[in-house]
Parts: sequence; structure tokens; C-alpha cells
Amino acid sequence: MNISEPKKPRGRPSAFNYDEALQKALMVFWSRGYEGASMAELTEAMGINRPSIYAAYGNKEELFCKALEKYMVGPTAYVAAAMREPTARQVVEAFLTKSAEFLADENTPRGCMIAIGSLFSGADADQVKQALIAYRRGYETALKERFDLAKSQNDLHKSVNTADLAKYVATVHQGMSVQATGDATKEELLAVVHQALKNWPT
Amino acid sequence: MNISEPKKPRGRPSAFNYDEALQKALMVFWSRGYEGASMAELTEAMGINRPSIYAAYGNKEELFCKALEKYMVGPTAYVAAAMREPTARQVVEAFLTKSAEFLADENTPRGCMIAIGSLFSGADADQVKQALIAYRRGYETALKERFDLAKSQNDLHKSVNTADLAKYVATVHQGMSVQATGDATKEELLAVVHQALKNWPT
DNA sequence: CATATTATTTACCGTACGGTACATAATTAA
DNA sequence: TTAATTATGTACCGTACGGTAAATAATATG
Repeated sequence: MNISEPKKPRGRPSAFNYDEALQKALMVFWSRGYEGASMAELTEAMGINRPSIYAAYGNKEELFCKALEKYMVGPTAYVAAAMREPTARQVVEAFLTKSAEFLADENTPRGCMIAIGSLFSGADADQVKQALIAYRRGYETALKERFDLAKSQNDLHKSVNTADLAKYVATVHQGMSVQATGDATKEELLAVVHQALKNWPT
Repeated sequence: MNISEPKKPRGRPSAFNYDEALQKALMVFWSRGYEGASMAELTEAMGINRPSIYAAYGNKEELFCKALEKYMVGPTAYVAAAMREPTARQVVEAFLTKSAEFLADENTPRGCMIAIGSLFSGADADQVKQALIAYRRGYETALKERFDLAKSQNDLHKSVNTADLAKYVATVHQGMSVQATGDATKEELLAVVHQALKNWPT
């Protein structure tokens, strides 16, 4: 009786793969935003009928949040990688440079789902908006804490306000996201990054 | 027979003031975005019935565009004023500082309608999205031309890429708009501006 | 086999959406 | 007063929305 042996489920087996379908939903939310993505679009992209979605993922808000988690550990994994660069300057350079490439990548929807996925709240979708605000604050805090570490290593000067610096970097990233939904090219975004990195505090 | 004498209209007079009602519509679009603002909300805020809106302003897209024009000459007049500052550095400082105050102003909706009014397009609203992209490019171009002028006056060094610099400033502004829809305070936005101005080219 | 369990399918729910037809009210011109 | 003109109010259009009830199909267990 192996404890790691997966019990066979009793009823009719699922005809779709949970993660694959969620990945499809992610792409829809990413390209259309929360409000802009309709259940009709989602069902078609996911290739399963509506009641199956509700049974497997819950309602639209929960589906969005589950897709968001997939987004965090997948497409935006480069952010965590950037944090591990040896110096604060290199962290930011990696973060923003990779962001420029990511946001304007032609193989994925333009812009960052977390930055601009739902800026307004239609009273109902307030939970989604608040979740996104929390995520944004999350990686801003991660930047700040990385800068605090840099300060303790004399990598950043003691006079630097790490919270302000983190908010600045996050703001540039969010602005780049807006630019990416327009017609900004990767090269233009990289030029913005170059400008933002001039005179980095030491 | 004075030519400037306004002819009295023939039929039943309007029961509402065109500009006042449009101003109300503007506030709704500003706070909810294009997609998020429903005709029901608009009619209630404007205080007139739906057929009167369609008769006076056209459909929802046209109403949005008319409200946008009002936004341009009203709330965002500070942008044009900033352009008239004597030096490029002062132009940007005025633009971003005033933006920080504007975006987080508690008496108006948070964020900039042009920057984030409609980032996604639900196929139908593509015209609105494209209009906003054009407006964004408009003030980015205005910045670039102001920087070109500064270059010709030896206010900015010849080596400066004015297009890149303008895009950088626009990006910071758009990022601040996203921040403002979250919980960023005026003071935090001003700290971002301070950070963004540190690396100003000379 | 029968039974319990789970997933899928179809068809539908109530509501809100943007937009409009139509009758009526208010005004000017004749 | 009558006709022409314009705006208003009511009531409605078709459609799309997010979400679900209920019947059916597919599997495991006994």
C-alpha cells in the first residue's frame, strides 16, 4: 500500500488537462484584461464547456486568480532571477532589460498582466483589482528588500531611500507596460531602460 | 441684422446644458475607463435620458471622444503650461511634479484618462484605444519637440536623443498613472519624480 | 450485473449591455 | 390657430454577459 500511489478517481475522468486549459485561459486574460475577457472567449480558448470550467476552477474571478498564479511562476520568472544578480544596479538592469524584451515579445500578449490587467474596478471585479494591487506591491517590496540587502553590503549608499527607489523602478516598469500596449518596440523600451539607468545611485 | 446674433432655434429647447452634461460624462469615463463606464451610469450622471445623449453627442464612442477633448483643454492644461518653462529640465520637472499632484488629487478620479483610459480593446472599442494611443504619442511628440528646441538653444547637449528622452518622460508619467490607480499617495509619486529627475542629462 | 460517483453536454436563467422607435411636449414661424 | 420643428420620456429591441439546472455519459467499486 504505497502512500505515494495516486488513488484512481471514482467517477468519469476529465477530458481536459487542468494546467493546459488554465494556460489557455491565462493567454486570454493576458491579452484582453480581466473585464475584456469573456467567458465565451475563455471556453473557446480552453476547449471545454462552461460548466466544466466552473466545476474545475470556480467562477471567473477565481479562474483569473489561478491564471495569475501560473503567470507568476511562468512568464514572470525572470523577475525572481533578476533579484539574484550580485549588485543592486545589476538587479535593476536585469529586471528592466528583461522586462523590455518580455513586454514587447511578439510571441506573447503585449504588456504585463499584473501591471495593467485591471486598473478600473466595476464594483464586482474589485477583488481582482485589489489582488493585482497586492501583487504589484509585492514585487515592489521585493525590490526594496533587495535594495536593503545591497545597503547592508555597502553596495548602495546609506543615504539611499530604498522604498522610493523601488517605487521608481516599479513605476518605470508599469509605464513600459502601458507603452507596450501601444506601438512601442523592444528597441524603444530598451532606450527607456537605458535612460532610467543613467546616474544610478552608488 | 447683426450677423453675430444667434438665431433662435425652431423646435423645443434643450432642457440641459451641453457642456455641463459632457463634463459629467467626462468624470464617469475618467473614473471608470471607457469599457467600464456604462450608458446607465452615464445617463444618471449626466441627468438626461438616453435618446437625448445619442441625439446630442452620437454613440458611446463619440461621447467618449468629445469628453476626451474636454479633458485635453481642461484638466490637462497644466501640460501645455509646463512646456513653456524656460529650460528642458524645468519643463520636465514642472510636467512630472504637476502630474504627481494631478494624478493623486483627491478631488478628481485617480490616474490619467489618456494614459490608462482603455489599454485593451474589445474589438469594438478599437477606435477608442487607437485614439488614446494617438493622444499619448501626441504629448510625447510635444516633449520631443520641446527638447529639440532646447538643443538648438544649447540647453540640452547635442548628443542627447530627444525622442528617447521624451519617451522616457512619457513612460514615467504613464507608470505614475498606474501607481495612482492603486494606493500611491501624492508624496510617493513626488518621490518617484525626484528619483526620475536625478539622472537628467546636461 | 447494479450502484455510486464524477464529468460532460445541452439548454437555459436573469440581468445588463448599447442602441432605438415612437408617441408626446414645447417651442417658432406663418 | 395651425403647421413645422426639435427635444423629451417611455418603453422596448436584439445581443451578450456571467452563471447554473438537469439530463446524460463514463468510470470505479461491490
